[in-house]
Amino acid sequence: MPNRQRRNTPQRQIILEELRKVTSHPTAAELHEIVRCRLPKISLATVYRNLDLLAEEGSIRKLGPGSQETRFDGNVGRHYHVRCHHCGRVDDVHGISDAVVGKPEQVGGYEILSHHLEFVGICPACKPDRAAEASSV
Amino acid sequence: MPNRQRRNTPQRQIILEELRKVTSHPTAAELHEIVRCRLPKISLATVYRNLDLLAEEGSIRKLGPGSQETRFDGNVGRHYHVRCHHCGRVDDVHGISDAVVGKPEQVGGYEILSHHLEFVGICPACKPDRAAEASSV
DNA sequence: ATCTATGCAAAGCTTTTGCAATCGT
DNA sequence: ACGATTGCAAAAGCTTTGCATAGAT
Repeated sequence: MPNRQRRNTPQRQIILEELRKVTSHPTAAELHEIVRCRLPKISLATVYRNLDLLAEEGSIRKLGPGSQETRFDGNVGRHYHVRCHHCGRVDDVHGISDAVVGKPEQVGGYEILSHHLEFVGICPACKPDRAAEASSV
Repeated sequence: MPNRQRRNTPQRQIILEELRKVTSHPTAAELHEIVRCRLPKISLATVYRNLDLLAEEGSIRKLGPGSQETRFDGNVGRHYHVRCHHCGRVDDVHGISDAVVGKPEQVGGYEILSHHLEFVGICPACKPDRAAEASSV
C-alpha cells in the first residue's frame, strides 16, 4: 500500500479551524452549518469525509459511539467495559472497582447521575493481526 | 399522567431471558436473531421496543451512543466529558485528572490503548425542569 | 498531467413510527 | 371488553458512497 498523499484543501483547513474555535462538541451537521458561513457551497459529505480524516490523523477527537450500533447488557451490576478497537467486540471488565472514579456529585455545575468508563484496546484474538491501530481511538 | 400498566408478554420475557444468558453485549439485530430461535415470528421492531422498555425500567443496560449522533472535539488534550441527560449537551470536565483511572495496560487479555470516561448528569440549564431523569442513564 | 478531493444525489443502515390485528389482564 | 403490544411495512435520521468535475501539487 503506497502511502497516499494528503492535500491541503481550504475545506479541510476551515473545518479544522472552526472546530477548534468552539467548545460545544458539535455534530457533523452543526459543524456543517458553522463552516457554511465561510464556504457556502461546502457539502455535508465533505464535512463527514474530512472529520474522518482528521480524527484518523489525530487532529481531532470523535466522541460517542465507538461503533454505530447500540449494544445491550443484561448485567446491570456495576462494571465497566473494554472494546476491541479492531473487531468491535465488547467484554466486561472485572477487578477495577467503581472507586477508581472519584464519584463527584457535582462537575462543572452538572448534577451527576452516573458515569461510564470504557477501555479501548486490542482483544486477544486480534493481537496477531494488529497493525496500525494506534491512532483515532 | 396515569401510570400505564405493563403487560407480561412472552416476547418481553424471552428477550430479557436471552439477553441475560449471553455475555456478548449483542446489538438489537443480534439479539433478534437469538430470540428468533424461540419466537420465529418476532419482529425487529418488537425487539427494539422492548429493549427500550427494559432499559427504562432498569432491567438491562444500554451501551454506547448516549444519542444517535457522533460529536466532534477539536481539543485533543486529555480531558473527560459530561453529557446532560436531559438536553444532550456535552461539556468538558476539568479538574479530574487522568489519574483517577488506574491506567492498566492489560485488562482481561486486552492490550489497552486508551479509555473514555463520560459523566452523565443534569446541566445547570435543565435543572429546573428535571423530572424523572433518574432511570435509564 | 496526475490523482486526491469536492459536490450532488442516491444508497445504506440502524432505529422509529403508523396502523390494524392480537392477546394480556 | 379495554387498551397495551405485536408484526409488518413504511418512514426517518445519520452516515457513506458512486460518479463526474474541480483543483492541489
